[in-house]
Amino acid sequence: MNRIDREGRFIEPNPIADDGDDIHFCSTCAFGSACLPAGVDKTALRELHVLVEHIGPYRAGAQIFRQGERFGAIYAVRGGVVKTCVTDNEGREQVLGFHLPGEVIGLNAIHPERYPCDAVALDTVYVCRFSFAALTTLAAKIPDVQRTLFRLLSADIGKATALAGDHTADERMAAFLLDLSRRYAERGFSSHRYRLVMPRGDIANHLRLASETVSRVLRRFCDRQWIRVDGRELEILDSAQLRTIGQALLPE
Amino acid sequence: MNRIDREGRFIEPNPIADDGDDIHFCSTCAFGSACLPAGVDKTALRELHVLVEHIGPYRAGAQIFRQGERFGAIYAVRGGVVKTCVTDNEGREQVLGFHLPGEVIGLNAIHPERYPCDAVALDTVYVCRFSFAALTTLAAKIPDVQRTLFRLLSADIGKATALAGDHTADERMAAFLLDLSRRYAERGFSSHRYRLVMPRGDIANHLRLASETVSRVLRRFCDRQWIRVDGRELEILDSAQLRTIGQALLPE
DNA sequence: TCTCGACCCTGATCCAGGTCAAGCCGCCAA
DNA sequence: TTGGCGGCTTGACCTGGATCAGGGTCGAGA
Repeated sequence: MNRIDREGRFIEPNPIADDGDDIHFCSTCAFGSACLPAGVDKTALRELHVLVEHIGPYRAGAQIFRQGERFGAIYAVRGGVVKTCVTDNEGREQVLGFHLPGEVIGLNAIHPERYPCDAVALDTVYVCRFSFAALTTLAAKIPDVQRTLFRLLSADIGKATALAGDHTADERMAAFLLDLSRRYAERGFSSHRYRLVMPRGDIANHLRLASETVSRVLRRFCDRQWIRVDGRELEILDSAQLRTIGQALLPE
Repeated sequence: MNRIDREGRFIEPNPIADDGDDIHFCSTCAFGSACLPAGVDKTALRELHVLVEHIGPYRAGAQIFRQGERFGAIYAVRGGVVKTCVTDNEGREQVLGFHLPGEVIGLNAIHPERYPCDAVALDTVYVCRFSFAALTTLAAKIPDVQRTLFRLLSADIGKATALAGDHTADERMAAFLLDLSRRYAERGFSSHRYRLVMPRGDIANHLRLASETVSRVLRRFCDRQWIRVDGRELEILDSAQLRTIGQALLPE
């Protein structure tokens, strides 16, 4: 499954948590604790598994949902990386985030009752679709499901506010790299070596920078031996240094 | 109740929706539809009213909750204006938002299970305290309560992402003024004339600007006859112009 | 093999907004 | 009445990062 790049280094396989084994996948998913047998009564659990639809593959560039579409479901990324972005009425795009396997997207659509953003596959993507109506019904019956939903929603507020702050390019970049590192680690992937699946321009947009600045900051981090970059492959050499720079942006 | 300022103009009373009449206040509150009799069964409704604690007054500068405190409840602002802000580990403060009567704060504390920010009274403040544990129990019984909570949470994600975008000082300021205008209007106050209860420094911080820049932008808007400013009193003269500037930041 | 286009990097220049400094106003307390 | 203080404004200057311009690399397709 692993392949070797032109310099003879091992490349991790695409981050697809789905190895065909539902239980294993679900253990890495944000709904894990709610979906998996955890003292929950069996029939309710079956209902949850029934309301999940597995969808995919989406090819790079394909849209999982579109801005303005009527809200009906939230999605858990099963494999691949998804980018969410809004286009304002002047046509300017803003990248809201990148979503790794196990993470949930579409929660910001509950209130407006329409998806306020596009969700675009950055590579080959698989998702689980949860009908939101069915999910709320279930949430009323299974406290764990309700609790999980509240927590996911609340966590998204925190994520959104972190980037709203006033920080230098270096701080934002350091925080971004560490955040990806942590999230990959949480899902069972390497924390110090991963692939930046998205183009530089998307990173730049997301961090409110120009893509030129992203290049320069990465260069600077390389020169200081904090990271190693080869195209989109990234290796973190000195996470402590990154942390001293980026900690203002990171959760405690 | 109204008073007259030193130039002989009428000043609106402080925005306190609480006129001593629960039903009237609740009709302007974000929990309104859930709290008020709306075909909900009577005993459940009574439970909701029982779990609400009325707290206040807080004097300007007093804290409703503190960053790091264990999460236990969410709060609806009943009267006055509340500012929420985080202090990062370098001691830099970031103002997350200003909260008017009828708005709910503390939702970002559900996931970390600690308040991630301070909530500070900017003037004389009254709040309703909702024990979150009790509220979730009730949410499982009354679909409307659950729905309201999901919507409030989801809306907060949207609010947080709006400010995370890359915009000029003029755009952010225009959007900020219009947003306050809309929110005051929603709660039954004047939409074209209100008081900026917070100091310029807090506005600046919230919009990721220097307070000098806030002064200059307001000056510019005055020169163009879009607004009138007298100290903290604000009047919107040309909301259409503000909208053409600020619309990129505003919900459709 | 060549070409094309998407993506990335780097250097030169520019500018929005930050920083610094000074002064004003209103308020309170002595 | 004076003085001190916190908040606001204005002007002069500086800078981080945007913008502009040019060139390099790689992969896909002819």
